[in-house]
This record gives sequence, structure tokens and C-alpha cells, in this order.
Amino acid sequence: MTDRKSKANLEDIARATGVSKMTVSRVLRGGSGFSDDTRLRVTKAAAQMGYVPNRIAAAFSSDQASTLVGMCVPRLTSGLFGHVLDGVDRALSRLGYQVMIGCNNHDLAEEEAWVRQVVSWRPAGVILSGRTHTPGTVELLRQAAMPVVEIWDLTTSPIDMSVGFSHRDCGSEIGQFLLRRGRQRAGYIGALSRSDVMGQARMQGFAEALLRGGHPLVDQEVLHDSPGFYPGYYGLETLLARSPDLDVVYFHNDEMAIGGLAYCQSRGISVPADLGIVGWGGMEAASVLPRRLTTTVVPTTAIGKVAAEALVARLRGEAGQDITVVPTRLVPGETA
Amino acid sequence: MTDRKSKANLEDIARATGVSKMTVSRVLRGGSGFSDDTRLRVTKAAAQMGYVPNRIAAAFSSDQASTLVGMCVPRLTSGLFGHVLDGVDRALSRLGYQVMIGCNNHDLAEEEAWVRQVVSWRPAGVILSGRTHTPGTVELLRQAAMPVVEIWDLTTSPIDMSVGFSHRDCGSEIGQFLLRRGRQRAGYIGALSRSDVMGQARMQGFAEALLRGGHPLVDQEVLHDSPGFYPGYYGLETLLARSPDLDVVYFHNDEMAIGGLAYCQSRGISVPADLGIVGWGGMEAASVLPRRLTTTVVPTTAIGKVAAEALVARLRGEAGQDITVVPTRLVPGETA
DNA sequence: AAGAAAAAAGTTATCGATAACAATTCTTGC
DNA sequence: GCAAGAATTGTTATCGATAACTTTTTTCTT
Repeated sequence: MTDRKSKANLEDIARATGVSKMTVSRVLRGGSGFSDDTRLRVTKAAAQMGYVPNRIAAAFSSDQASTLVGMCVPRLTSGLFGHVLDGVDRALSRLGYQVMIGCNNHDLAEEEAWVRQVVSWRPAGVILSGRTHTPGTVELLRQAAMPVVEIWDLTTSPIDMSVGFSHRDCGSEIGQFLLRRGRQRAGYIGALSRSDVMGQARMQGFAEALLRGGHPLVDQEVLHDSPGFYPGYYGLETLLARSPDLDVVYFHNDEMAIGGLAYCQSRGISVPADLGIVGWGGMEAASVLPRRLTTTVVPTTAIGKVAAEALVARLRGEAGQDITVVPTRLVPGETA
Repeated sequence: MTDRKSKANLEDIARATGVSKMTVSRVLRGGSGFSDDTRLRVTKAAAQMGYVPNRIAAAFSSDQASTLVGMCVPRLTSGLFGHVLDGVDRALSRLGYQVMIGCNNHDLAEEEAWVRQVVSWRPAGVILSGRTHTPGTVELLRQAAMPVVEIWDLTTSPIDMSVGFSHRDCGSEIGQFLLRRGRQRAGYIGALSRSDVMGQARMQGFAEALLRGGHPLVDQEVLHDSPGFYPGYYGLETLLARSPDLDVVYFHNDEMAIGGLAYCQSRGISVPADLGIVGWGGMEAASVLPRRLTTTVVPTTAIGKVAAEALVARLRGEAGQDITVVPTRLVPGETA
């Protein structure tokens, strides 16, 4: 049974065991410098008194002791980032760290506000999404002098470390793939125009590949909306009204592409014969459609895991690379 | 330009401004008890020196000051919980709180381990998923004496507060609906049998409603797998092999139901004529299928938001109800 | 068995902010 | 102009754990 008193501390245990606070601290942290007999008595007393360590006090007394890691994603409702978060959380919680989340809604100012909050918790490290940040964000992180991992969009000049892949290359790869398949009049449907740097990078890589192949991008429709099914549906409607002769459309992501597929079905447009549909991301739903979606599968969980491990390696002073490529995979599917 | 020194503290600002630490603290916390002149000088100096408050120290010096809230979900990769998390994070970050996440993989022992970690951070409050917890979890939370919100599955005897709906009622409502539609030979496909208490509650409510209506559940297939598309696909295959005469199948969730739909399509089973398909959850993908899935839509974001607000209201000593029902909505769809 | 080395345990100072209380400076009414 | 009260500012103790250092005890070695 636990003690009535709501919070026992090291001193209480020390008193109960007849040793000093310091010895209790050493035992409970599992170091060395105490006898087996002492260890048994201390651990027993701690358990009996329902001792819950005070990490606030521990982190306060020693900067090294923080087991907090901040993790910021653009959207919490995206299936992809849920998997990234899962990869991060699994890796970190196994190693005794706790994850503080943040969501910046694809807004760099919101990201800075979040970083300011999280840095005030003196975390062991921070994981950010994307390679673009405000100067204030960068300054805050540099001052804090802790490991920082930028994930998702690879950068060759990270604040500290970078784990991910090139969005530009994703777009470029799809462009080349479509040219090889004989597509000549491609369109693009995007979302979140102002703020989504990474979607833009894919589009640029796509457009450049098409241009190099001699069949430049015919038209694009960029919605000021979140990238979901309905924007995909109505985006395609708008785009085709303007450019009915397209033979393939590259979407911002799988959800929008599935919306596009729904539009084609509703209008009797045959996919891929009349129109090719290509997504991005590799959401699970895309793989059980009647026709498997042509898309780029992103190794979400792996990115989270690798980022977490890189961060911890840095904390432990182990050698590791600053930049880790986690490659994506083009899945041909049956829609293009 | 920020100062060279990596971390300025209250004392540095006090020295630079010629006032006491306490006055600086008061100004930066935006209370009262200082002149406009002082406020200006202090805020200016703080900005110039790149002061980042130390929340560890603040939380340490006063138990009231923690702005940390723990939030534990069964799975981070579920589309539904991503929305719940989003609702929680939006509400809390707006009010100046930070969210520490956890994932228990539908395992109560993992939940207890997480609670032990999070309580050691002396958070302002905790949000858990589900109404079932280990005695250790309950004891830890009671000792910690802080607001606790149990979400997702409503309970009339919460540890502290409960926000959600009844899973049993969800199942029951679907059962009654199907009976009204003339279905008489229903099956059920579940997942995660041992640990998912909430899925079990839906199944029980479903089975009871069918029994009361005079057409008891014919067969069920419960997979020891995560509830995804493929388990839905193969689960239906197994179930129909055993009980080919079913006229409707209730799935653990929408993802599995969509997998089931894919199976029907591949085998030429006409939905809903030959077989009705019913899901649960209301994932976005379900609403853009060629045939809109019959399902129960769960107000995910709202639950997160209401839970966060209830927690903060409790922290502020405002009156509020301990139990809040956030109703689900049966969407008839076209698959049953 | 003495001395050296190793192991075990204790002491003291400290991290940065805040609560509670004390002291000082400003108003204001008469 | 002066006391009373309000507004502003300062002082001291404290939260719980840990680092760094010191002291005591045990274990070896020869």
C-alpha cells in the first residue's frame, strides 16, 4: 500500500532508510557506489512509499538530465505525420524519453512560437518538420545549443541534422516516369499554396522534368485549402474545365488523388485510359482501391525512427552522420 | 542582436535593468505591481538579451505553474486519434499549455508505464483514452491529485472527468438500424481481441440489439491483428467461407470495412444487395468511396477540444460537469 | 598486520524561479 | 503639509534533485 502522503521525496526515503538523500538518488538512478544491502532497502522503501521521481527537479538540478524531446509537425490530422510521430515516439519512449508535440499548420511563425515554448522547457533535443524556418526559430535553437533534427525535407545545410528525402526529386521522378509511359499533357493540382514549401518543391521538380523531356506542364490548379478528398475532387473538376485535353494529373497527395479518382468515376472518365492519376505519400487507403493508385510511397515510420535515433546518438556523444537519406519509392500502380 | 551568453536568466535582466529579480519575474509574467516605466525597461532588456524563460525552474518553484498536459492514445497511426490529438493540441496550445504525448498500443500496462513517466513531470493534468485502467494507473493519478480526463469511451464513474460516448450504444444503434432495414443474418469482424475494450463494447451492444430483435448474431471473426484494410479483406474472406449466408457484416472500423468492400468487389459480391457492409469511425476516405460507407461518425476533434477545455476549466477552478457526452452520428450511407 | 587502494556513504553548494512577507515610494484627502 | 492608504519594489526562504568533493569503511596486498 502506498503512503497516505501525496508525495514522498528523496529525503523521506532517506529518513526511512537511514541513509543520505544522495545515496537514495544514486540507488534509484541505478548507478554505482552503494552496497547490495543498501540498494535493497532503498528500492523497497521507495516502492512502499509510492515514490514518484520529480523530473522537474532533476532536470532543474542538472541540464544533462532532461528526457524531453520536442517534435513539431505541420499537421496532426495527416495520416502520414501520424506514422512519423509513431516512429519517433516508439524509438524515444523505449529509450526513456518523453515527446512534447507541436503542430504548426504549415506556418513558420507558428513554428517559431512553438519552438519558443518548447525551448523554455530545456529539452534534450528538438525535431522539426521541413527545412525552412524563420530566422528567429534558427536563432532560438542555436542559442539553446541542443541537438536538432530537421525531418521530411532533406537539406544539405541543416541547423544540426537532417533526415528525409528530396521532395524535388519525388516530383522529378514522377515526371520522368510519366514521360516514359508516353504522357504528354500533364497537369498538377496542389493545395496550401502560400505555405507548403514541400508540396511546391515536388511541383517544381515535376515541372522541370517535364520541361526537360520536351512536354512541359500544361496547366495547374493550386487550391487555398487543406489537401483532402473534396479539394481533390473539385480541383480536378476545375482543372479539366479549363484544360480538357490533359492526359495525366499529378496531385499534391494521395487523398487529393483519391478525390480526383472519385471525380473521374462520377463523370465516366476512364482511368488510366482517358486520364492518368498520380498521388503522393502512400497512404494505406490508396492501396486497396479497385485500381491501385500510382504514387510515391514515403517511409514515414522509418523517418521518425531514424530521426529519433540520430538525436539520441548525438546526445550520447556517439558518432553519426548529419544527413541521412531515407529514400522514397515510386509505386507504379494502375492509375497511370 | 542577442547576447553572446547562451542563456540569460532573470538575474541577468535584473542586473541590466537595475531592479530586483522579483520585479523582473512579475513583469514578464504580466501580472501587476510595477510601473509602466519599469515594465518597458524590463521587457526591452529581456528581448535584447534573448531571454528564454526557464519553465523547468518555474514549475519547480511552484506546483501551480506547470503548463504541461499529458495525453495518451491507443494508437498514433489511427486517423481518428490524429484528429483527437489535433483537437486537444489546438485548444491547449491556444491557452499556453504544452502537450506531452504517449501511445499505449491498446495495452493497459504500457499505459501505466506512460502515466508513471508523465506524472514524474508534475503536469497540470492528464488526458487518457478509455475507461479501463490498471489499479496502478488509477493509484498514481489519484496520488498526483490533478485533473484527469478520460475520453473516447464514456464512463459514469470516471477517475475525475469523462468526455466521449458509449461504444456499446454505437453497436446497439447499428444493430437496431440493420434490423429495421430487414437484415436478419448479421456477422461481425473485429480486431485486437484481447486488448481493445472499446471495440468489444461495440460488438456486445451490437449483438444484444440483434438478440433483442429476434435475429441473433450469426457469426464473428476476431483477428489478432491491427485493424487495417488487409485484415478487413481477409477477415471477410474467412468469415464468409464459414458462414456464406450472412446478409450483413459489421466491422471493427471503417478501414476494415473498406477492406471488406474491396473483397466484395474482387469476388463480385454486390453491396448492399447481396451483402451489407457497415463500418465505424467516420474516416474521411469512407465518404468518397463510389458507394458511401454506412458507418457511425465519431466527433473526434470535438472530443479532443471538449476534453482540453474541461481540463483547463478544472485547473482554473471553474464549475463544469464531470461527464460530457459528445454524441456520435449514424450515417446510413449506401452499403447497408 | 600495516598501509594502500577501492568501495560506500555523507556534505555542501547549486540550478532559476516564485511565494510570502517586508520595505519603500507615491498619492490623495483634509 | 501630513497621515493613511495604495502602489511599487525589495528580501528571504524554498522547491527536490544532483555534481563535486570529502569522509568513512571495507577490501586487498605483501
